[in-house]
Amino acid sequence: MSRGGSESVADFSPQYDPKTVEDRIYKLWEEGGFFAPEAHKSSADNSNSKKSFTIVVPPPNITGSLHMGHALNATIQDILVRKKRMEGYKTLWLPGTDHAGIATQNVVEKDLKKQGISRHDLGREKFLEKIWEWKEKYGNIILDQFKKLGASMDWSRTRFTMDEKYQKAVAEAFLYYHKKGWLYKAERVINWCVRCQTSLSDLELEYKQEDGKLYFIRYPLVSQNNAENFLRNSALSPRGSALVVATTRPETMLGDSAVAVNPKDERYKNLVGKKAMLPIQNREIPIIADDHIEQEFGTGAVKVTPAHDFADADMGERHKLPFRKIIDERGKMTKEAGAICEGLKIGECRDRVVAELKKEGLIEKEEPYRHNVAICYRCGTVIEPLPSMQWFLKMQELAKMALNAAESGKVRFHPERWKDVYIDWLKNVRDWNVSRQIWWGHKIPLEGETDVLDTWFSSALWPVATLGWPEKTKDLKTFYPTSVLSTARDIINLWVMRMVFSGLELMNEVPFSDVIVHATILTKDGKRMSKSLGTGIDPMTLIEKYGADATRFGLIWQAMGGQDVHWSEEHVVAGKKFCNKIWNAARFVLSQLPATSYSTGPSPRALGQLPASPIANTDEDKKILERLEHVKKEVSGLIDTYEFGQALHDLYDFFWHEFCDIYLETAKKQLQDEKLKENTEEILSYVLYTSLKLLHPFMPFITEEIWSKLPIENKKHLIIESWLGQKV
RNA sequence: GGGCAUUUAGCUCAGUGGUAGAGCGUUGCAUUCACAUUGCAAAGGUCGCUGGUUCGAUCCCAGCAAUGCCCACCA
Repeated sequence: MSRGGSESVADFSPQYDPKTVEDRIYKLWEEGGFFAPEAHKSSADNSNSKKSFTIVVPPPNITGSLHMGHALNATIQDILVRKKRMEGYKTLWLPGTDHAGIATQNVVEKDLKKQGISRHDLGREKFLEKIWEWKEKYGNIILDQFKKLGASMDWSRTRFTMDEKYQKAVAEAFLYYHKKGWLYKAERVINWCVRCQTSLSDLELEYKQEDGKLYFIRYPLVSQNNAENFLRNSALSPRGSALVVATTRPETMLGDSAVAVNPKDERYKNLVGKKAMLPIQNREIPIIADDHIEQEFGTGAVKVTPAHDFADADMGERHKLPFRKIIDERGKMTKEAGAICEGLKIGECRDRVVAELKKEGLIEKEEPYRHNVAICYRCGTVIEPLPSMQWFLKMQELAKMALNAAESGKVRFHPERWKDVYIDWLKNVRDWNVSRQIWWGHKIPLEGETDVLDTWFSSALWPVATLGWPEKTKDLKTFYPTSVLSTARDIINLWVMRMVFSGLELMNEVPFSDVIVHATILTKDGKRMSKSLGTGIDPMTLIEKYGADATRFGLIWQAMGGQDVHWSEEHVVAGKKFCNKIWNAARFVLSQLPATSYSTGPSPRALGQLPASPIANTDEDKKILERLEHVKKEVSGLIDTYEFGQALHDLYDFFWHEFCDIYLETAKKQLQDEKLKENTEEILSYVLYTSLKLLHPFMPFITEEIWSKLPIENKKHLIIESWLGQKV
């Protein structure tokens, strides 16, 4: 492994070119087996060798390709993993992908649609075959992109949430909960996507603002006596004996079971217990009192449609009202909606109902009204609440466990404020609807059940299942619980919380102790990056243009303290320049070292080993060595507390300004002085070598490449070098 | 309706109870000397607003404003 200094320098062109380096270096790491936890040969001197450090990557969807969030997240994890590996830990970063039920099914459906084929044309079996084909073809693109970024993942342990063993784990977990009595089947009002033809959990909804109308509808009162009484007290119904309700969805009146008012509302007090006539349907419905009703909104009287509204469903339960299902799973009106509306689509029915009511003079007024409607997080279609037979997982005990894990500090959030987001959500959680009526997913493992499970049910098992659960594997014993989970903020409850209770319930231990909630990368204007809007930036383009190290630099440089990032490419440019600076500093230092003395001779220096602490002869020597010691501690500490941006700023500042701008210039003079020459050489190499180690987790390719050129006897690759000089 | 975050140089952002910092951009000077993907130097900010605490506030406290995000069964 010995090389003459001059020979090394000859390999250096004055510009660093990532294209000639990155693929070669990555291959070198992969072939060397350094990504596996067994990277270090066991050594008695390595005090950390018995400790493990584990991260399971948040598995990207197989429909996905790398976006800026992935790139940042992967870089963060790689920094942690590389540092721990260099510290001698048994380090595992486990990669994999998620089958992403609805998302993938939709993508493949769309793909088939181009050929004019629907999934129903193919049938379930054939369609699933198509998805598997698709997965084989495109499913691992993002994993290759992780490699381009330099991610040091153990590819031998790559998992997929639908691989054979994983399917067993999911079935096992389902049966476990079922046996325990925490899984039950019930007909409930759930979120239904009429396009995807499946139920969705509350967390799978998004909201969009919609400019609609608020319709004020007159419901005639049934008893004439009461009506007269009412008329004397109310100006709300000038044209007759009627109660006026306000609604944004007039078509649902066809399924009304009651009209509700607040029990304290003086205007309606004497109507409670009486009846109103539901127009069009000509059905009598009771007038009930319920605390939930706001007196100030609309007229203070609300139509109650238990089958098609969550609040009304609750009221329906409280008051034992009938659930009349007037909208079916295809978004069409049922027979129960009545002869004039049966078979119409929801929108058509709305028009029809409004026209009918107008004809009868029952629309008091219409007001423009802006409100939020729930939409499917996968296809954007408006969600219909409707009653449906589904599987639910009881959340009471599981939520308690998950809550306790955060409150007790067994799971810590970074930044800490995300703990509140997690806790607040858990405090009023409903049972989890875990069944989905799509084809792509884990089938419910019970006789006669045809539904599949919510994709997040399997994601919830990720840390345990990837390590072997339910088998009592060596990996599970060694690497569970994992150390850190790094993720985006929008899946704290969708995913993180569910992993916590799954881990606690199935393994009796939290799945990870620390959760990093990384920055969200926005456009320069602070807008969401979106592929469909064309506002997204492709990290692969950056890597192509500036190199992986520069891209990582740009990401970490900007992502300070988990704050939102308004992305600007200049920092990637700065990263590229920094690469060149490191490259040339190394070029200079190596050119100054004697070419031959590193391969022969008796002294440690001559053997090409690093002096533990070079002697400082001058004030400049002293200063640079002191500053180096300081930066070593600083950077180590900052990585341990997940302050990667600050660590990189410190390193940048030290290397560029203190080492290159000042000390290197001083060294040029000192090298002319025979008395100082040799010692200055030692300091130059010591500071360079140590800096390369400190920089390696952030910028792994260039540092490894330079390391390969250093005139050190029997050196290891930098990826497994000792972090701060401890034996590994 | 509730909560959280942000507000500092032209832009993107750090930071500190005591004359304000980085990257990029701008201006001037310097190239046979590791790097012009460079070096040296300069210009540029009453640190969102109003009060309070303090000898002293950009930083701590209170209130306000603007922006963004999350949560919520005002139909």
